[in-house]
Amino acid sequence: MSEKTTIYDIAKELNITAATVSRALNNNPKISHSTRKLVLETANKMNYKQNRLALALRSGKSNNVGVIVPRINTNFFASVIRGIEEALHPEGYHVIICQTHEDKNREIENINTLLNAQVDGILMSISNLPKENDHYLQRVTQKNIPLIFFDRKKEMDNVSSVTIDDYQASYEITQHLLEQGCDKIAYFSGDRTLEIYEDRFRGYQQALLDNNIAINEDYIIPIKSNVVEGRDAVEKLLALENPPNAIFSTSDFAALGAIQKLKEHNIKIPEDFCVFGFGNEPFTKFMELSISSVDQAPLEMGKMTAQVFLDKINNVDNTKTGKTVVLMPKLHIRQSSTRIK
Amino acid sequence: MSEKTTIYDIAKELNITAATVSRALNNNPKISHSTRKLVLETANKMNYKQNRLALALRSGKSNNVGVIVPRINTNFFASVIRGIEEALHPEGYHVIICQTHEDKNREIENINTLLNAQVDGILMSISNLPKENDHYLQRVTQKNIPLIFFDRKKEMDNVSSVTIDDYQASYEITQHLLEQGCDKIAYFSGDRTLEIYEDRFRGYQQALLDNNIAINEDYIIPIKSNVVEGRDAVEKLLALENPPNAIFSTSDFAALGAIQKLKEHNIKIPEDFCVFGFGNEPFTKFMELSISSVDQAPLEMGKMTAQVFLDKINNVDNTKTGKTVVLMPKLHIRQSSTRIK
DNA sequence: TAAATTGATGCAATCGATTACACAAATCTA
DNA sequence: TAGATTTGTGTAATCGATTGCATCAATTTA
Repeated sequence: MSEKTTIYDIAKELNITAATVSRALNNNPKISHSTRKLVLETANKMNYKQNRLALALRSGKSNNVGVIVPRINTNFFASVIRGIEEALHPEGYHVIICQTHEDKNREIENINTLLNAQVDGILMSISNLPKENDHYLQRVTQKNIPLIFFDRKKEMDNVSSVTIDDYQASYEITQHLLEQGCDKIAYFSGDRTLEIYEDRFRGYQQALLDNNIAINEDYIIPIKSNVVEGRDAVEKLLALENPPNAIFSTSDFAALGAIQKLKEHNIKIPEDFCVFGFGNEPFTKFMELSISSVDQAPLEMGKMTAQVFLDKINNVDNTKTGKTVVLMPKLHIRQSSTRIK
Repeated sequence: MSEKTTIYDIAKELNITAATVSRALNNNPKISHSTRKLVLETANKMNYKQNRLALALRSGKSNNVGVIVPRINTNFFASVIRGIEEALHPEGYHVIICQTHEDKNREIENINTLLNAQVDGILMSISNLPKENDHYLQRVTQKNIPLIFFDRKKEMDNVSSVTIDDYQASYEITQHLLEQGCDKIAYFSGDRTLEIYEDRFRGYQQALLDNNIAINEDYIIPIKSNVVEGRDAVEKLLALENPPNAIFSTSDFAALGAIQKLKEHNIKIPEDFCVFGFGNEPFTKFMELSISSVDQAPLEMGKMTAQVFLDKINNVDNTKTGKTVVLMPKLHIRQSSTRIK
């Protein structure tokens, strides 16, 4: 029934050894023309398929790569994964997906099971920033398995990363809002223990500094990336004695929530208030009032991440140190922040 | 350097055999208490990790499941995959992602490499409908590997499927539009060689029939799932002598395009024209003019698909025939189709 | 023609873990 | 106390493919 043909079956059929079959299938020059032909024909006839597990065990290469993300069903991560898959597929690698839900324990567990599964590399976007205890990450590099961060990284020896220039994006956005005449820019911040959010914050700060505008602590609001948090944040901001006239949200979803709430307060966008998001989620473009945002080039990021991995594994890049790739973000300035045309 | 501890290393360390180590680690009752304790301690000290490849080769179970989708970075498929991953992860299975880009050759290739990789099951959403030649799919079931379709299925012996009731959804949508007073309902159709699109079309037809409304062939427009196709389709419809007063689009993106174009023609929605989408993409809810749509319950679909697989593999369901699970769709009636409140 | 070379294949170990079977020592039964 | 059980480990095969080394026959060289 469940016919699994092995090289032994072929060998028995032809009265030769499995070694010869293996060599014939692998185009080993030591095999005679006639034998090779016979083996190939028989293999085809018997519907032989190579067992990649056996090969993996012997060679120590599974041809599997683990990808760890907080969750897969967001446009950004799904697109990065698409990029990774498309770059790795032609090279014969399979992509194994793991989710952490931002939970450090899940992250540790995922790494361990991936290591047990003998993956050839781990590409991940960090969920947590374990200041001291990154032992579980070091185990990966200790085993000589390439570890590559994308988007959310962490400085580590011998670990590569592919990110966008969050600082630059943030600086440009803030500058843009200032140029639109917004001098009181609120900032929706992510978890600043993560480098990307810290970088974005620095960009915001520096742009204000360069324009001689003091930071107003009341304008800095920590949020999670969803609509409701954006709505709530606006309520807080509007209750201030001196409310802002612009919002730079590091989340498109929060930006959307903000816009909804601002409208409910009959505040006109962009005339009275500008909003800028981050991430270029599909909906930002689709809205009747389209939302300005930054494209994080997820597809490209995925492809680059895969490429960095391939370079490592193929020893093209045989440096001991990690490689750091920084992609340039692209601002999409739309209606929600366009006063001056 | 790249320290890989095996059970043999532990055995040597303790002057026992690998067999004993293996038994101790697997809680085999035949092992004495003292030996077990010693083995566990040493394993821990030497940082032993089980090599899943070796286990997989011996047991014939890789604990990997292949998931094949047209592309991963759409909200629907990404969410299904999330559901699958979340249901399979606790059971110790890993999810391997493959994309077809709707290309039959990629589909065949993906199935073959998954089989070579000895996956324990294949969960897929079909890209093509190979009327006759589904040989490559039969090979999966012949090898006794569970094959389960989700969303886009195909009738096959001994193959299970998890879908939503596309016919029912479609019928209800059409009925709803009729109740809103729309008697001329255009229909944006997907590729009707795929069952889901054929089912949707039947639902639309039947609802019209039940309301004694004749089908107008001019209203049936084949589209691909994107914004531009929706815009173009509206141009065609408005050029008709007798243009419709509603659109039922089997794609949210096309529905969005349609709405954009209708607005450009100064047609009021929903007063003069109703639009209904399909898929419940996040943006449909976010729009200022929110778009009515159907939720396809992707997370649930993913979880169900995983469950059907688990039942098969655990022999809970030891029937020879496939199992057919049909989830009920949920209409989200929003502004784009709400005339009567 | 004997010796050396080449060509094609077989032998057997290996990758790491599991497990049926064998076996010795310890304990129990009558 | 001899024989029967029980207990705990070791032996060796297995999963499927690869590969260094050995081997044998055919061919070439001197």
